[in-house]
Amino acid sequence: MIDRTGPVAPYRQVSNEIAARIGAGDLAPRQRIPTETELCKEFGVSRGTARNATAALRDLGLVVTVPHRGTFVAQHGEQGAEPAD
Amino acid sequence: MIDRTGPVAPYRQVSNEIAARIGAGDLAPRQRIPTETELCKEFGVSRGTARNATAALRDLGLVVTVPHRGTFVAQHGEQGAEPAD
DNA sequence: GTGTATTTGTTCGTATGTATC
DNA sequence: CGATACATACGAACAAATACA
Repeated sequence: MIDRTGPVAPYRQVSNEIAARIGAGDLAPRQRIPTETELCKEFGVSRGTARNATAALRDLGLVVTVPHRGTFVAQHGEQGAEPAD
Repeated sequence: MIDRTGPVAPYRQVSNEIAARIGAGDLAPRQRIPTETELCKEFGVSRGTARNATAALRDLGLVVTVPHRGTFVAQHGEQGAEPAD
């Protein structure tokens, strides 16, 4: 869960957590990160907040979102790459 | 963009601009006006301000908002009308 | 080809906290 | 204090593309 008493916005806490997993190799390149709905359940946030979190990761170039497929860990700073399969 | 130095509130500037487009026929009856998000981008305002602007247009009877569909130019002073399609 | 489930995209409704004038 | 603005958040509904049986 997230901390709603601190100064860090919920969507930031979610994106930070996912970024940490990527950094730790818990989520490998080309691997799909949790779906928006899964993030909702896992962190107890709304879908809008989950979307904000993935958008933040996208801004960082850490992930690439493929419409109707999912959001995947970028490989070495790839923004417009192809998860291909 | 809008003028933040003058006496006219930003939401008023936005609603005035949209009203002008309607008056000029740039936005025709039954046509959808820019979404709240689009107004945010176009005028550089927050969504709350965009909402205030569309609410002002609604008060004037110039537009009709359909939940989850959009906000449409009213036909000849219709407030509770149906964009139908 | 059809139907269903999954997943992201989009849009409006609403509320809260903070800041400015 | 009130009006306005902004960022963030939650909720709800529908659209569209994809995947699979």
